[in-house]
Amino acid sequence: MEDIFQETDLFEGLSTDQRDKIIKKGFHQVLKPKSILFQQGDPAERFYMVNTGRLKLTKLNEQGKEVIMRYIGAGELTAAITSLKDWEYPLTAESVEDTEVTGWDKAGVLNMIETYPKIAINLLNIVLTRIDDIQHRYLELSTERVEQRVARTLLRLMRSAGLKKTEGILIDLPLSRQNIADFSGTTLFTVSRTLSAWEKKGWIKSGREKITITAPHSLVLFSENA
Amino acid sequence: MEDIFQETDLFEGLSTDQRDKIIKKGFHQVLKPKSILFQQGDPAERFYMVNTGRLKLTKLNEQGKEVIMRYIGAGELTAAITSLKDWEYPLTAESVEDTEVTGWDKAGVLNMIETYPKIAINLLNIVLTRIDDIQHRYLELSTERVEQRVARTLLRLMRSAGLKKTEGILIDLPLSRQNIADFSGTTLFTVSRTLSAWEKKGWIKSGREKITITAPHSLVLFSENA
DNA sequence: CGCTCTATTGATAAACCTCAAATACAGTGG
DNA sequence: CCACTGTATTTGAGGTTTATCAATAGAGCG
Repeated sequence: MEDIFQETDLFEGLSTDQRDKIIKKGFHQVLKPKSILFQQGDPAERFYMVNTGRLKLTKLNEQGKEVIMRYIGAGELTAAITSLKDWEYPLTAESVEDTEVTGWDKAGVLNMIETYPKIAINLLNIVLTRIDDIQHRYLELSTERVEQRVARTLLRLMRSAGLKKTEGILIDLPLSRQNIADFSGTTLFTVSRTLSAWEKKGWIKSGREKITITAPHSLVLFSENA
Repeated sequence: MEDIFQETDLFEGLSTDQRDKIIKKGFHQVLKPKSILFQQGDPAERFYMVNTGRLKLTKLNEQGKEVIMRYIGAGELTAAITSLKDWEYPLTAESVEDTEVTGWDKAGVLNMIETYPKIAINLLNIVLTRIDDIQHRYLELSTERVEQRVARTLLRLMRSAGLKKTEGILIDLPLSRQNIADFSGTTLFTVSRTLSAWEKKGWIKSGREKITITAPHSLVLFSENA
């Protein structure tokens, strides 16, 4: 798999040694698939970085309806600044596969920043990227039709978890119709119908919790113009 | 008007003197109503703080459909960290009334942070509050019905721009049905119908570009339970 | 092989948008 | 002060999109 980071690495500008030193100080944790790392509403004690595997970040509303805010993989952070304030986690983090994370508490972050000020800048960059992303998605949710949003969701997942295969690009995580719906702001039925249509067109191939994008370009065109 | 800030003040923890000194170094600008301060896509040279008046922050999609991301008033910031990177403004800022702003460029911010490190922390807090807010709204947009979202929009505006009057709380900015629609992710027609219904129930009183909330409690109940 | 979870598909209904037409309102210039 | 003009708003009719519900089929696992 290629090393594509959509955002600044937390350790950008630091040497491998410095990086290793910081990681050694962190709190390491291994998660089986479908384990909860932390839950929306819990006091935010630590922030985490994913080493391997993948986390699903979700938010629940009062009626218990779930929305997927994002999936994060190797090198990406969650709850980065929430843990700096004495706040509650604004969302729930759950592993979707075998996952290893490193966590630091408030003192750890402050220490880290003090020793390597560049980290504060990197943090700001990461946060800015997040705001940009969520604002973009807000705009899409507000102005675009369901099928278009589903297309964008698949493309996002492809970029962050895509694995090149002979038939196309496999989205390398267990992904149900319900997951796609929660990520796109629709229902699993609509997603199912949409994917069936795309499969007939030859744009994708799909199985149980598995999707391969066979015609990315068509999907991109559709997501932008339809 | 009361001094209600939903977010940390940029100058929290600083003395009035220090605050004044920083403000004096800024770039001051006076805007007539409906002036553009900066436009989505322009290179982000400065970030701004509102002194008096109010800015509308909007984002356009490729098809030219507009979404209102937020209104900001006295003490609030926009483009805070975008200007730190050499990026483009991700949205457009337009005054909705006579407005005075102070701006600082990248060098100004860095200088500010160096002299008063507390400002970096305040910045992080502000950014965090923003992320929280936009994620909340994303959840709402994704899971709630139009009328509920309109109710939430009115309540948000009430909290940030409410002015106590004898009949109720006036939202103190020129606010068309279209504006409310752009803020709630719907159309002006649906907003109009909704407001008419609420006016019949006695929850609000409305005129041309003007809305007074006469029964805030009912609206809150509705926004949470319906 | 049977159990459970996921996915498909169809029928129906609800929510909401689009478009058209009429009306109300605020300012402007005579 | 009044008519005029340009917006803003209201309301109705009709259509589209999408959700909901129900029933069935398929996949994986012990």
